[in-house]
Amino acid sequence: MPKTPPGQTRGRIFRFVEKRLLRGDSPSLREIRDHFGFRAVETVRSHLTALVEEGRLLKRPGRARGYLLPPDRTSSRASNRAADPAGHPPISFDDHRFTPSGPEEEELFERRRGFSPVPLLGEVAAGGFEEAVENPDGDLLMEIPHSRDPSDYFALRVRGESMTGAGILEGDLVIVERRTEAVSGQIVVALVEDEATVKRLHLDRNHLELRPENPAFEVLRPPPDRCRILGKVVEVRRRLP
Amino acid sequence: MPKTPPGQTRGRIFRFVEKRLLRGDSPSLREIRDHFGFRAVETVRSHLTALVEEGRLLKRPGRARGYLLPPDRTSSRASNRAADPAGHPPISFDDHRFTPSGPEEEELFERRRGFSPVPLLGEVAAGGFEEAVENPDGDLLMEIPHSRDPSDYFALRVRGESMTGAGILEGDLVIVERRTEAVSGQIVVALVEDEATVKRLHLDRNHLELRPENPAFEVLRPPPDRCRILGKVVEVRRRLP
DNA sequence: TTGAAAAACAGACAAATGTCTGTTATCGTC
DNA sequence: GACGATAACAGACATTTGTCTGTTTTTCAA
Repeated sequence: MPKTPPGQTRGRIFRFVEKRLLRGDSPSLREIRDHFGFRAVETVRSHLTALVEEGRLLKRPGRARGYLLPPDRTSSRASNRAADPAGHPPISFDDHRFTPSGPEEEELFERRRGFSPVPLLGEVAAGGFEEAVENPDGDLLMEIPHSRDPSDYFALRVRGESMTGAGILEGDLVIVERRTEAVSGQIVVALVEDEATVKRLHLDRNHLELRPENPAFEVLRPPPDRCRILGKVVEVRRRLP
Repeated sequence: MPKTPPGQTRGRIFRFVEKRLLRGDSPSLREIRDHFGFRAVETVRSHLTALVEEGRLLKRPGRARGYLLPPDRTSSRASNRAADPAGHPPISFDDHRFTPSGPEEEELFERRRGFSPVPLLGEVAAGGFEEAVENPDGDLLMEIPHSRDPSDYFALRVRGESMTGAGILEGDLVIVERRTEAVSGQIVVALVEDEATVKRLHLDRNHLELRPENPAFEVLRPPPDRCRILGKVVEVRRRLP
């Protein structure tokens, strides 16, 4: 294997590992070695070690297939282009071997690049989905902020046309962040008389309005004790046939 | 550890493994054992083996952390609820040990539940993004059909308001399936005079129209040699602040 | 030219992880 | 109560995988 310019092979290895990690398939050193045709595992290991030092990867010590993507990638590759080690505070796990793999390590791991499954709890429809439906309709994968817990989120399928003006159509999936209160102007999921709806929240003086974004529908002004905010909509997804 | 009703522990193990796999973090047998407080690894292994036989999991033999989710879950849990083994054609890898881990196995693996990274190539804007931009703005994770290759897809950020009527707003991300031709009525990304746009395609007789979904914009009728279809829009995503 | 730095190699070794074989306990059913 | 079936346990063992130490090669700069 000829020696390549400094950093070139490392970049290729990074992209390979990144791709595999995004697929949820952490490669072993020997798999990487074989992919690139190296003859020594150590070649791979030294590159990966360097990538960890540069902050481009994280590693869980003492663990097979333990590399992972760091947080704060912000869905933007920009911070990666700056190959400046100083720009990457060395996020890394303990380098000791025999690290006690206690809750601390787990917590650090939780803060890796955060794609998490979000349960699809059904339609925005008949109430009572608060009952612990374990996982009725599968999961979506969404990138959640590192400050939040995956269980803060759930997804619903939208029924009806009341929010078409906001680009939310019948059949769309909305991902909801659980909140009991919300700010005026946000699109929220609210439980009104045991019926869940997606509307834009407006708080005027002391009473609340749930405004559809479609002139064919009417503004709801439920009495506060008949209305509960379930959360705010943070993402909309639509698959086209 | 007391004995639990038949299938109960197995279901809990499945959900735990499923959750971890969706996070891209395949658990080892001992991690599962510790999570449930078992004292024997074998307890876990027998449950996992049973889950593979039921078709609820796949396994890549001779591989650490080698369990994965089967394809054809269709984002719906329905097929899992039917705990009928007959309903699950036993999708599984070779059960022999020492299976030659050749390209065949890799291909099978590719057909697992398919979350794949999709590159975000920039805005629907100035042309020339066909130049091999390696990965300018990060990746999305999307579930792709098992019949397709991940590289068939890319994502763009939408600029402008010409498709608001179809629920595609400024700033939305569209995921595009590469196609050089498309069917009338589909929403497509087209390159017109070196400018990429999202429009609904209409094929009348022999000439094509790119119709905006907003009365404030005009229908485009580019001469065929000045217009190239880049692909069809298969998914729309919007993050709300 | 010489020396430092990085790339790549080689092989022994250690830890993590999966596999196997056999045993004990509990539940339901006849 | 005996039996079969499944859950759970126990521990030896084999494979996979990561770690280490030392060497060779190449590039680049003084």
